[in-house]
Amino acid sequence: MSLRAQKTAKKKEEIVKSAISIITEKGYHNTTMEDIAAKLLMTKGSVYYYFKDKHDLLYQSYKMLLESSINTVADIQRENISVEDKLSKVMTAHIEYLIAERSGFETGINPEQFFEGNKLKSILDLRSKYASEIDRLIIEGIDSNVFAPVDVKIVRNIILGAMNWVIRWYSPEGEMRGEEMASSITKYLLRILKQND
Amino acid sequence: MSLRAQKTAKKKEEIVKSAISIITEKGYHNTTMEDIAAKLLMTKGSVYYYFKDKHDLLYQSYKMLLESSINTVADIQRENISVEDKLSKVMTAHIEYLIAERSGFETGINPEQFFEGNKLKSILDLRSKYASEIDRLIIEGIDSNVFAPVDVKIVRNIILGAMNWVIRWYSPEGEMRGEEMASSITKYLLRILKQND
Amino acid sequence: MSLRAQKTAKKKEEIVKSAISIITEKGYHNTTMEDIAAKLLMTKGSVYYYFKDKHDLLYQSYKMLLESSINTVADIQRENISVEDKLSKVMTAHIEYLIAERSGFETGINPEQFFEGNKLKSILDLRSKYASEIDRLIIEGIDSNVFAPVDVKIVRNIILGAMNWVIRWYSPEGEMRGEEMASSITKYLLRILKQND
Amino acid sequence: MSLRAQKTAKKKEEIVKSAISIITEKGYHNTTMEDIAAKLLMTKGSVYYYFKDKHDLLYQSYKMLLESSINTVADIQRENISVEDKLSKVMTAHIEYLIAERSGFETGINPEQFFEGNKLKSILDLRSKYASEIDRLIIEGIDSNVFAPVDVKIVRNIILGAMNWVIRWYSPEGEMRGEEMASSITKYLLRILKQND
DNA sequence: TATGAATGAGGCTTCATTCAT
DNA sequence: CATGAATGAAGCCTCATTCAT
Repeated sequence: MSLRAQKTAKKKEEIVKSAISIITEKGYHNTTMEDIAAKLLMTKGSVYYYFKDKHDLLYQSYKMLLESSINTVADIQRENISVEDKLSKVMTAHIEYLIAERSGFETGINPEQFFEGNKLKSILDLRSKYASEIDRLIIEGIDSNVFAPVDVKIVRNIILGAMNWVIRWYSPEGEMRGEEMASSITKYLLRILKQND
Repeated sequence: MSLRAQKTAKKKEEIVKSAISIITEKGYHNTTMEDIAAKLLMTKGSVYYYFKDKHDLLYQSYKMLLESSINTVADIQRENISVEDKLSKVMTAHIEYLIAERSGFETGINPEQFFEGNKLKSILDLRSKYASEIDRLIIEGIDSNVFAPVDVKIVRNIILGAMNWVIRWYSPEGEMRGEEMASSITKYLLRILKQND
Repeated sequence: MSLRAQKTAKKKEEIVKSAISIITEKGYHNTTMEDIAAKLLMTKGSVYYYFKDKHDLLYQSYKMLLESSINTVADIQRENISVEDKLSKVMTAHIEYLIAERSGFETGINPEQFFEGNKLKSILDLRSKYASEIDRLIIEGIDSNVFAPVDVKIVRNIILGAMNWVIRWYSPEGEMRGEEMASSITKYLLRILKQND
Repeated sequence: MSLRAQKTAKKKEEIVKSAISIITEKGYHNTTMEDIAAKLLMTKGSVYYYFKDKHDLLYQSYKMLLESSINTVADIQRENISVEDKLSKVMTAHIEYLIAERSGFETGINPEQFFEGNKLKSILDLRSKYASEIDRLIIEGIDSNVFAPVDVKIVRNIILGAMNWVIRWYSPEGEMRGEEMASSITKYLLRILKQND
C-alpha cells in the first residue's frame, strides 16, 4: 500500500471509530454528518470525500466492527488452550471491546432495518460467521464432554444477547471495572454450558 | 369511565398497538405518522387528535409495554408457587409477549436516546421497577437456598439481555414454536442460578 | 371528478404553467424549487405536496406541453380544410403557443439528457406522435400533388427546428407581433413543400 | 508564439474540444469538472490551471465554436463562386461541423441563460457577426435577383433553427451519412429563397 | 505544472406539525 | 371528530473551487 493509500485508510478508520461512538451514543438518526465531522474537527465535505454517503459510513463502520470481532475469535481459536478457556476468552474479549469502543451497534442497529440487498447480505454473512465460530466452540465442548449437551443455536443467542446488552446498562462510572464485569458475565454464562457432575 | 372516555381509550390502545408493531419493524425514524395512520385506515390528523405528537405516541407506547410487563410480574408474584417457578413464569411470559406483540422496543429503542427529563425518568422508573421485581425473585431464591449466591445486578441483566435479544433472531417461520423456545431459554437461564449441589 | 380532485388538478396546472415559464427563462438547473414556489406565493413544501420531486415536475410539465400540442394538431386534422391550410394552421399554432406560454422546453430541454427509462420513453413517444401527425400532413399533400415529393423526415425536422428556434430570437418587444411572425414563418416554410409548377 | 505558449494553447484546445462533446452529451450542469478532467486523463486541478473556472471553460468553448464558424464563412465568402453556392456551402459546413464535433451548444446553451455582462455581449456579438454574414449572402442574392425578396431576419432564423436542430435528431447510426443529410437540408432550405420563375 | 485533500455554499427533500373547513 | 392542504425547520448531499505539497 502506498503512503497515500495508507493515509487515506487511516483517515477512514479515524472517521469510522468516531462515527461508531457518536452513533452509539445518540443513535443513527439523531447523529448528523455535521456531528460526525465536527467531532473530528473536519467539515461535512471532508467526510463525504471518504464515504459516499451517511449510509455507506454506517455500513463500513458496522462491517469493521464485525470483521474485528471475527479476527479476535480467529486468533483465540488458534491458541493452545482448552475449549472452555477459548469460549471464555471470546466472551470476555467481546464484552471488553463493546465497552472500550463504546459500540452499541449490535443492539442499536438492526441490520434488517438499516440495510438491504447486497449490503444486508454482507452484514448477515459476517454475523453468521461470527455466530458459527461460537457454535463451533460450544459443539467442541459438548463433544469432548466438557459442556453439557444443549440446543446450540439457542444457547449461542442467549450468550450474544446477554453480552450485547452490556452496552445498555454498564456504566464506566460504576463501581466495577470493565474487565471485572466482563469476566463476571462470562463466568455466569459458562454455567449454562458446564456439565453438572 | 364514561362511554366516550372508553371509546377514546380503546382507540388510543389500537393506535399504540399498531405503532409498536410498525416501529419495531421499521424503526422509529423510518416510521412516519402517515405510516401509522395508514395502517389503521386513518389520516394523520386523527392520530394527532389522540396523541400530542409523535414523540408522545412513542412514550405512551413504551409506557404501556412496560406497565403491561410489570402487571404480569405482579400477577405472577401473587401466585402460590415456588420462587423458581415464579421466575420461570416471568421469563417465559416476557419472551412470549415480545414474540406475540412483535415488539422490539427493548432492543430497538434506547430510552436515553429517545427521552429526556420527566419522560425519561418515568420510563427509567418503570424499568427499575420491573428490574427490581426480577431482583426480588433472585434474592428470594438465594435466601431460600434454591439459587446459588450471585451478583444480582449482573445476573438480572444477563437475563434481560438474553430475553430481549429474542426479537432479533427468532423467526415464527422457523421450526420451533414460540412457547417451546421461550421455555427452552428459560430453562437455560435458570442454570445460571441453580445450586450446583 | 370530485370537487377536491378538481381543485388539486387546477393547482397542479397552475404550478406547471408557472414552472414552464421560469424554467424557460432561467433554465432547469438555474431554477430552484424556491423560485417556482415563490412565484406562486407558495412555499417549497406545498409544491412537494403536488409533485414528488423537481424532476417529476419537469416531466409532468413537458408531458403537458406535448399533449397540448398533440391535441391542437388533432383538432386541426378534423377541420374541413385543405391539407395546405391544415399544415399551415398547425405551424402557426405551434409558434404562437411557444410565444404565448413562453415555453422553451423544446430547445432548452433535451429529453435524452433529462429523462431515462419509462419517463424518457413516454416523452419520446409523445414526440413521435406529434412528428407523425406532421408527417401525415406532408405525405397527404404529396399524394394529392399539392406538395412536391420530399424526404419527409428531413423536411419535418427542418420545420420543427425552425419553429422551435423562435423562442430563442423572437422578442415581444420587437416591431412584429407574434401572430404576424408566426404566419410569416409558416409561409416561408411552406415554400419548401410547394409544387414549383 | 513561444514553444511554451504553443503547448499551452494546444492543451487548452484539447480541453475545450473534450468539454464541448461532454457538455453536448450530458448538459452543462450535469457535467462536472471531474468528468471533463477524467475524459482527458487529467485531474481537476490541471483543468484549473488552464481555465479560471468552469464558466470560463464554457465561455471559451462557446467562443471557439462561434469563431470557427465565422472563419468558415469568411473563407467561403472569399471564394469565387455564386452567391447561391456560397450560402449552400455555408449551410453544409455548419451542419457537418455540428455533427462532426457533436456540438449541441447552439441548442443546448442559451447565452442569455448562461452568460451576463461582457461575456454575454461578446458571445452575442459573435452570433450577430455570424448572422450578418448569412444575411449578407441573402441580401446579395436578392439584389442580384437570384433569391426572391424575403424578410431577411426571419429567413435567416429559420435557417439557423433548422440547422441547429440537427444535433437533436440526426443519428450517425442511421441510414444517411452526415454529408448527405447536410446537403439535403441545404437543398430544401434554399427553396425558401429561390425565385419561383 | 500537477495532485488530491479539504471546504462550504447552495439546493433538494422529508416529514412532523398545524389549522381551516 | 376527521380531513388534507400548507408550512418550514432540519439534514443530506453535490461539486466548483482552493491550496499546500
